[in-house]
Amino acid sequence: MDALKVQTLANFLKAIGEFNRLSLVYKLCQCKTPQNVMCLCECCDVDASVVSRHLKILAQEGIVKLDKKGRERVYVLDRKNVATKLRDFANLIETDI
Amino acid sequence: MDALKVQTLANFLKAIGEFNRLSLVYKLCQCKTPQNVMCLCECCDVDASVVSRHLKILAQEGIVKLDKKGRERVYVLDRKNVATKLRDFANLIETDI
DNA sequence: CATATATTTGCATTTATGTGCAACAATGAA
DNA sequence: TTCATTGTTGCACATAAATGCAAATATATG
Repeated sequence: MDALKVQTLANFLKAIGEFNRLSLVYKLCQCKTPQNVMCLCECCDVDASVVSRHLKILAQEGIVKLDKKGRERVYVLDRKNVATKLRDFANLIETDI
Repeated sequence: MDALKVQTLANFLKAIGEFNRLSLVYKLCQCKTPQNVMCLCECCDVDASVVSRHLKILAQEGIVKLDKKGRERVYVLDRKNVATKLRDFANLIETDI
């Protein structure tokens, strides 16, 4: 396993492994429609600018996807991508020897 | 999802989501026998004391298990636990709505 | 007991990260 | 155009985390 792949996976896990970002993920997990930042602010007791930054990190790691919608930006959880990455890693953990 | 569970999962993911710790996990993943700290040092370009601390964090999160063996401490990856936690989270991500 | 080996802990330092506030940018509505 | 709404960015700050080195602990061996 080369260093770049390790770093890439570490970045992905680190992105979800923070309290407020994981709270955002859980929040989005319960939404069937895209949510804007204002709405997502409800699940974190921090400034809107902080939520904005957390969402940016989640987007960079492919955990959420965003769409422009007027003056809003709406976010959805990229369920497939997240679940796949987690399962691939789980499989590696159990099969590699 | 209550805050304690979110924090607990975040701690778990954060523990694996660091480059050197993930390197240790990969290293242990390729080992069929328990490994001591000296051996595990080979995969990280850091001081042995740093590896020791990383292993402590991994142990606290149930990612590795350790056994005393003379003056050594030998570590094994808790494959089942790690894989299960990752899969449970993956399932939640895809099913929750 | 004295010495060597394996590992952890204390301390100091650096680096990374999360945070709030204010200012800015972008878009929609009056 | 003017104002309101939504979201991001710059800056400063506080806290957390990673790191190396030296000292301490524990255990084995001569």
